[in-house]
Amino acid sequence: MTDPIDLGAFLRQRGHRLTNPRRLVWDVLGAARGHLTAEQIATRVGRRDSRINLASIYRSLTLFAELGLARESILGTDGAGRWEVAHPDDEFHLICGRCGDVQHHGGDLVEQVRSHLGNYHAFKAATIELSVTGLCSSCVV
Amino acid sequence: MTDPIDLGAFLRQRGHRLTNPRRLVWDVLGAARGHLTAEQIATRVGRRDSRINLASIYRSLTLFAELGLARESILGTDGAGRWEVAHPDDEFHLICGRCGDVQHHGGDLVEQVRSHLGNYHAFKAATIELSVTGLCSSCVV
DNA sequence: TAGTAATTGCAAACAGTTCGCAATTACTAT
DNA sequence: ATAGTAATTGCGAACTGTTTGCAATTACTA
Ligand SMILES: [Mn+2]
Ligand SMILES: [Mn+2]
Ligand SMILES: [Zn+2]
Ligand SMILES: [Zn+2]
Repeated sequence: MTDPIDLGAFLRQRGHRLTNPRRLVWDVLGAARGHLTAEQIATRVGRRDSRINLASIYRSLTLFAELGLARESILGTDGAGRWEVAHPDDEFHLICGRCGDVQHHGGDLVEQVRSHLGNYHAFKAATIELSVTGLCSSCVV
Repeated sequence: MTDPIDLGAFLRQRGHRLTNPRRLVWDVLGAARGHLTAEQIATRVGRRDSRINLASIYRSLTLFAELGLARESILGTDGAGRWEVAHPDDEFHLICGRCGDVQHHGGDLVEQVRSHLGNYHAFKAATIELSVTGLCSSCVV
């Protein structure tokens, strides 16, 4: 399912070190099915090594995001960031307003937006954030 | 340009009162060309009535959002909310990563997303948040 | 194995926003 | 116009999520 990336090699190649916090954060992200808040990640990491600080969780996540390994999205009504292993942004988020479920939706819609803007509006899109809130199929009446 | 809505009547009709904070926040939002943070709104409101508190700004904005009069978006890299007079969500945000400019982009793209999800994926979209970061035409090299 | 810079844990700071509560105010009904 | 009443305000303090400075620790390199 997930590409078995060698985190140590990947990090070292870019001048970073493989540390316990980083390894554990990465493991937790990989094992999670969905999106996790930093707090949730900290809890899970803490079960494996209780010494690891929340600040280090944030630092790991920030680094992973810079390296393109992880991705943060603001999904809830609270402004909290939710993290996951990176997926391309043409896979977007469907957030059910009733049950809170978040699903991914792939397809060429986002790509259409990108090329439309590029071709007709001279806007060179870097990241496209698309998230849709509504009612999922099991919550529609 | 802007519909001359009668704020007092509008509010009273829904059981709210027209107060000074609300009137001034509404004026500021209407007069602004772009998106303002609560802090920016507070500054501008404060020039007209320095007694008005930041908390009241937030309370006014929250109320306006609930009534569909105003709209909050998270546009920058900081998590700060930016406010403006409501516009339909099929007008989305183009954020230039270099100069910080935010423009609106209308069109049927968002509507396509909505009907695609509805027709083929049984997902009843309520709000669609689409924002694109990249380089605006004057910042592309 | 030792040397060195990167990284950590901790606590404190921070930004943006919300909340409790007594005082004030806008509306309603006389 | 006035008084009554509930909605709203200002104020400060609390809160949430995140970041930062710094001394102590640790991962890598040689
Ligand atoms: Mn996702
Ligand atoms: Mn806008
Ligand atoms: Zn649902
Ligand atoms: Zn620009």
